[in-house]
Amino acid sequence: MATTKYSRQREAIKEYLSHSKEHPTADTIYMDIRETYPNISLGTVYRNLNLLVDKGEVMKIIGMDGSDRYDGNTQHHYHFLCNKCQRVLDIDMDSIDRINDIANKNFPGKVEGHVTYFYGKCNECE
Amino acid sequence: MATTKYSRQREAIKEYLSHSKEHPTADTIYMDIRETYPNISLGTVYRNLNLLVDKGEVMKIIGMDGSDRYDGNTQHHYHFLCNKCQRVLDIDMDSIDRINDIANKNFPGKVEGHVTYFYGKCNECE
DNA sequence: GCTTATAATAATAATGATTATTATTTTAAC
DNA sequence: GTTAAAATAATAATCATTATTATTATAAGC
Repeated sequence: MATTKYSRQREAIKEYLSHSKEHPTADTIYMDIRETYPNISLGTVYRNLNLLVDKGEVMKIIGMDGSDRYDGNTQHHYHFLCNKCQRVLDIDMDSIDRINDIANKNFPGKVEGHVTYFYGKCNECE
Repeated sequence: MATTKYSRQREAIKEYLSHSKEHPTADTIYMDIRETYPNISLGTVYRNLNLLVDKGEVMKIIGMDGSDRYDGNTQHHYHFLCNKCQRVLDIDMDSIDRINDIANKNFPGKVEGHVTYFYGKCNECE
C-alpha cells in the first residue's frame, strides 16, 4: 500500500468518530455507518480503523473488559470506565507526566509513557 | 457450584503462578503445567484462573496488545509493558493514590481507583 | 472402608472478535 | 478515456476464550 487513496467509507468513519463522545466499538461504528452506507463491510471498518490509528488520527482504547474502543480525540486526556454500565467517559484533568519520572527512577529499562484508566461509577449509575 | 473441592490441577496453577515472575498467558501456563500433568486441559486452566481471580488469589492483567496475563502477586504494584518483546515486568514503586483525588475533583461520578501501565523498552531490549 | 452426591476434569464444540483472502469496484495519474 | 494501484464487499479463516457433556475425583455420611 504505497499511497493512500480517498475512500468515502474512511471519511465516514473519521467524520463519525470526530462527532462521537461514546468511545464506540468497531461493531457499533459499523452498525451506525450502515444507516448511511448500507453495504459497508465490517472488514472495511476494521481495516480503516487500524489505518487511522497507525496514522495517529484516531486513538484506540482497550477497556478493562478487553473490548477495543475508538476515540476521535487524539489529544491526551484521561478515560473513566464505569463498572456498572461499562461506558467509557472522558475526564478533563491535567496530565500527570511526572509519574513517568518516578517510574524511571525505579526501573532499569526506559519508561516512555504511561496509560491510566480510572474506574468507579459514573454519575448516572451512582 | 456451592462448595469448592480440592483439585491438584488448581493447586498446580497456584503453585506455578506463585513462583513465576513472567506474567504468563493462559496458554503459557497450560503448556508449562503439561510437563507435570500431561493431560490437563486448556479449559481447566481457564476455568481455574477465572476462579482464582474471583477469589482474589490471582490478578489478571490486560496487556496493551489485549492479551490476558496472570500474576500470582496480588499486592498492589505497577506493571511495565515492553513495546519490543511484549513482556510484562514489575516496577517497584509506591502507589500514587492521590491521583484518584485529582480525578474525583474533575469528574461528576465516583472515581474508586485507577489502573496504570507504564510502557517503553525494557533494559534487555534497549 | 464403602456408598453416594456433587464438584472438577478432559475432550471437544461453540462463540465472538478480529484478520486474511479474493474477485470486483473506485480512485487518480497519465 | 485508459490504465495501474488501492479500496471495497463478501466471505472464509484465525485466535482466544467460554460452554457442553460424559467421565473421574473429592469428601461427607454411614
